[in-house]
Amino acid sequence: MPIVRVALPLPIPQLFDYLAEDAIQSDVGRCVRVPFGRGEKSGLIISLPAEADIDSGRLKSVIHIQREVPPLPSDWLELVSFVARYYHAPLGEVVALALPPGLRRADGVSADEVDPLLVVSEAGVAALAELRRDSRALALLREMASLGKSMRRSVARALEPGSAVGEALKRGWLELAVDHGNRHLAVNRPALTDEQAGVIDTVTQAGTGFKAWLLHGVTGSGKTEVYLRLAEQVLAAGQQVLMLVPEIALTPQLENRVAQRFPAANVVSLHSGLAEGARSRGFVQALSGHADIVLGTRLSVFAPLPRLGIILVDEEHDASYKQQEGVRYSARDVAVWRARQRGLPVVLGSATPSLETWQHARNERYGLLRLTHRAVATTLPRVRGVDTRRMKLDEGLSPALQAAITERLSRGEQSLVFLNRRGYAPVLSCPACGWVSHCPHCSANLVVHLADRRLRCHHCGCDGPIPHACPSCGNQDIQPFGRGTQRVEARLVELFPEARVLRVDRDAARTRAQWERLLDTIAAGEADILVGTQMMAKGHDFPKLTLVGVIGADSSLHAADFRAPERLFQQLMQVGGRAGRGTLPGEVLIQTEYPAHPLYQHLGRHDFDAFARMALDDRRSASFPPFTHQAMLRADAPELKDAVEFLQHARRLAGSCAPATLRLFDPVPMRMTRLARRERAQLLIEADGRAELQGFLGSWMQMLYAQRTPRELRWQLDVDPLDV
DNA sequence: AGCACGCCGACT
DNA sequence: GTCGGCGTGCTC
Repeated sequence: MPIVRVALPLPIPQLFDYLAEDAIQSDVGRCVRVPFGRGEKSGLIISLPAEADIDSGRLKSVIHIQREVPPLPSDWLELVSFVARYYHAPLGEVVALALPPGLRRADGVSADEVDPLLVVSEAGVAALAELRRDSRALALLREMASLGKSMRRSVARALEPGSAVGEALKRGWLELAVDHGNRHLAVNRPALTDEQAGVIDTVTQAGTGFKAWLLHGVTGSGKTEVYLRLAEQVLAAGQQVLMLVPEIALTPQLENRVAQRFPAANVVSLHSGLAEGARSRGFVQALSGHADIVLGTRLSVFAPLPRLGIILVDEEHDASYKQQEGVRYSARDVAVWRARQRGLPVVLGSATPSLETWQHARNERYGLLRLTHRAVATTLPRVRGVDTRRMKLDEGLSPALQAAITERLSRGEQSLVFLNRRGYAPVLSCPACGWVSHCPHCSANLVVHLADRRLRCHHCGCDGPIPHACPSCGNQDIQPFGRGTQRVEARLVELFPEARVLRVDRDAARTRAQWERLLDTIAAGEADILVGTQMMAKGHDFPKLTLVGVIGADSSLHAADFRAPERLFQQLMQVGGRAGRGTLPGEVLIQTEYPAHPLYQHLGRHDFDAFARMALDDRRSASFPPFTHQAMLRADAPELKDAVEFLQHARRLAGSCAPATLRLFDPVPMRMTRLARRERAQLLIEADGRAELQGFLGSWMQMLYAQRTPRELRWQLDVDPLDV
């Protein structure tokens, strides 16, 4: 009787064997439902071993093998195995994270419903030529004809919402097209700049085979156009494109742009916000080869793509590529591994590359592609520091910034005040006794939200009413200290009563619909002054936005985290890039008490190279990544001492298998020690070589998994941690 | 992760 | 005399 070896979603590294009387070799990679303990579980068949690794009398039989969907191919199994190995996570957990939940359940099947390709029929052409009363259906035909006649139903529906598509089909003006290989058809392509053409040429000349590229392009230089042209070539070669983007919030815009460019291609978007069915469908379309372009957030790096031709990673420096819980993988790094595995080019694009990627480009492991000029806009914005040392600020707003806003108002342009702190004030405090609003569950302060009169913890989410008097001494005169977006917004309304002030932060854009309404309002020019957090920093074009004022940036300048300068530079470069993306010139004002700080100086000259050189020198002399490789063991428990004790124990265990060159630091409480009623500590491991680190982690994790830990204690390993 | 079995305090 | 605490061990 054949035996199947199954990866199940359990926090233990073993696989489990089952009997399956009809199992054949091609069932490897199929989802399976099995009895487990006194219940059932779903997993993935990893192999058909000749012999079970336990006494065969103890084997149970599988319940059902899902055979309606093609099995996951061997390269996909290698991919998840690599992720399990590199991040030291159980294979079953990686599988669970990589497969859409609906698919893994292996019971109900999601049909591989393809977005049908519609084409304007003879009758449709005739109808267009005739003189007849205009209708939605005719308008649709006209648009389709101008775009190249055939397109996916979903694209047509987006073009002309309502019943136009149905109507045109009913009248026979549109018909279902046989897929005739024009899926690479690209319409409405803008002319390329010389730089863009050069970059595309370089990638094309390098030919097929693995090659990692860093596309370093200043904000507004048209990186997306480069992605689209590269995608076009890959589609023309009959291959698939995988395009990763940082956040769900950005996917709709890009999705539209891609779909409009390739009306006949089957564009599938994958992200965690998708309904279960839609995610399964997209995944199966990728797997079956029906999808031409997969566009998605970090989880789409696991989309199986039999005809994959290129991987594009937009905003490669973005922290959201790193999963911050469970299996802590970096989709960007996995993408590079995958490109190597499949022998494909991978393009990592950013205006502010991560220093890890930048270092790879410098030592020529990655090819460097550069776009130094803005494609559409005039020039890069002028960046000016506003020295606030001897200046009276009005709720954080300098006279210079106020004057600049006044100027924009008089010209009918938009201004953005950037402040990376939401709420009204970061803390409520009593001047009489020194009481501060501290979160009962976290080592953080409760933030004052005046808009809905609540005190709220931004870490655990707990909230309560704002007290009228000091809870400690009864003093009536308690005050909000510091400033958040709400407070700045309120002051701007007072200072500029004639202006329309709009706050754009996570509180104002709770839902996707709210966020899109805000974007529409801004794009339509129905706001004059925007107050925003980093939500405003990401890739949106607002042609009338010509001024960006940055307040409160200095606080990140001296943060303890060694990556803080890199993040600050990236953030300021990104948000500054919002200014002057149309035809109007932009200006960035940075309020600071350290106008001479090299970070601001480099920023002022838009000189990423100089900033990176400085930051890399710092990293080198302090032996930080990318010059060393790190892993972090974290533990949390209700009591700090239990977390620390576990880490100390783990450190002692490491003594027996750690090479002498490996550096194991002392366990320390995390910067935010307490989070949601749990106390957290961490232990840093550092090595000069990746192989050395990985070798050690392998044997160490084996020992740790064998350890039985007190039930209240949780621990997890983070390979290549972002925050240390 | 579940979910069993397995030995020690407050309830009918 | 039982109900129930969570300590530890297993799941193919």
